[in-house]
Amino acid sequence: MSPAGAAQGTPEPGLPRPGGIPEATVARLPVYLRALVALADRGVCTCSSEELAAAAGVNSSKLRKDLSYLGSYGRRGVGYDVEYLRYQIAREIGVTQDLPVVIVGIGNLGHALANYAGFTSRGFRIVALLDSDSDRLGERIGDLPIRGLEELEGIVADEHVAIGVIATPAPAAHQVCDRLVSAGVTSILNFAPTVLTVPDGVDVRKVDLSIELQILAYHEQRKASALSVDGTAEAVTA
Amino acid sequence: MSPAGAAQGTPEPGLPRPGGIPEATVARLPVYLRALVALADRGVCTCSSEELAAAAGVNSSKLRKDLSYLGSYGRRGVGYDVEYLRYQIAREIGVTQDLPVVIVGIGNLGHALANYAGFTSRGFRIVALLDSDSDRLGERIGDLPIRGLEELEGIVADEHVAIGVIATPAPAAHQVCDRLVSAGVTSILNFAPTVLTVPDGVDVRKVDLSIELQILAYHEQRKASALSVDGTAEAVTA
DNA sequence: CGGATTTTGTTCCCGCGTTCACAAACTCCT
DNA sequence: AGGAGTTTGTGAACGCGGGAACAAAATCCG
Repeated sequence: MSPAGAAQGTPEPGLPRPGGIPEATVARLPVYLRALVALADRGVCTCSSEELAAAAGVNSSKLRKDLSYLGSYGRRGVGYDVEYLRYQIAREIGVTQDLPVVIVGIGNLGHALANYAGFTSRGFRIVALLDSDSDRLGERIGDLPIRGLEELEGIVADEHVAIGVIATPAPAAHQVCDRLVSAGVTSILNFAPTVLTVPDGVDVRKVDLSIELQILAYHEQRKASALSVDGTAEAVTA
Repeated sequence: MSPAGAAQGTPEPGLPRPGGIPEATVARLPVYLRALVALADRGVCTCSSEELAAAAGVNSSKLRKDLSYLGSYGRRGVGYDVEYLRYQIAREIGVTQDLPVVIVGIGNLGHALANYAGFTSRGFRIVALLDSDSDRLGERIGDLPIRGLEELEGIVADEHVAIGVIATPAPAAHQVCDRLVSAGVTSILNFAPTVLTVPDGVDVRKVDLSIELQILAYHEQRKASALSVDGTAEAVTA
């Protein structure tokens, strides 16, 4: 069904898209998008669900079901047009035009984020780097200067910033978060090891390096003890 | 079967620990651990599941169920002993003594990771920083020198490194991954935007900054269109 | 000492996500 | 044109995780 055209006054019960895509699927769409870009760069024009699934590291059944939430963009017996599907996914995610982003906290990590090409090349535009340390004020990273935290509200309003990245130390994180939210930011990517509480309507995603390592450590310990306690291949559910 | 105790031929479904903890629970244990450390630092000796759950950002029912997989470490009517529970979780995760870690790829991100206090203070010890760029060789970050990639195998063997962190550009990631695995590393934390294929028995966790942003972008777009199309507060499932 | 109160540990139920399996649709070859 | 071979899209079964509700245990107080 063409999303732009039909008058959506009728909430068809058969419609697979009441306006939302399952969260698990949303989390995989960017992976598919990246795989498609890689295929396109290699000059591939068409691919089957099997090929794309392999490139994305998922099984083909899941891939097809995920794509089916977007619509029917494949041709049976043929596969998917790489460029076409790439555009459709980009449109669905909403990264067809660059979204403005601010980064708060330009320590080691913030510095790395500011330089990270993946941001700018994948649908985002960093509009400001903010830090409370007045010593760093004016220092440039790429072509952006580090600006003072007091400019936060003005920048968010002027540039219509909807996404904020928090890369501050933990103690400052929640205060920064509150200011971002008050200023109008409705999506936050949090690198600080803190639980952020936000109002309804604001999305927070957390990236925590030491938590990831600890999860690995747990599995590492399991592997080690399974080996040392029992020589035989104990049934270790992968 | 279990040789100790009564000949219990029946694999009791009531037994909560056949040797494994649900993956979702494992992913939350580090969060509880951090919350407990924070409580201990504030001098709190005892806490209820409600308090700890609030500090960790989960609901108390989930917390209690998670903890029940580890054993019965609480006292009904009282709560949990902060120090005791902290130790039990740390032991379960396997971070009571420091695990050796190598970081490969000392660009902006690798640099940030090398400086990140959360690694060293939370059960890990960075034993080496590796980079293929010979220009950076010998440069020191903290008290560690950057060493050449050719030392990878030797370091992994000598230091019994089980966990590797990949912070290289995408094209180099899989090659580095293969070398780490061949050298004996069985857990990998991957920051490169690449799908890594590894043998059974090796765990990979992926942290992808642009994917996180794209997930936020999707929800951002949904919020925006929900507002512009419909002025009333449409039921947006958070 | 016994009842009221607090808080844990567990059970039950529901919904989401994954996977299998298959019909429908399309191409290609004879 | 028709049949064989591909490949998508989807319906149904299944298992896992989340949340509410409850019983068991421990403390507190009269």
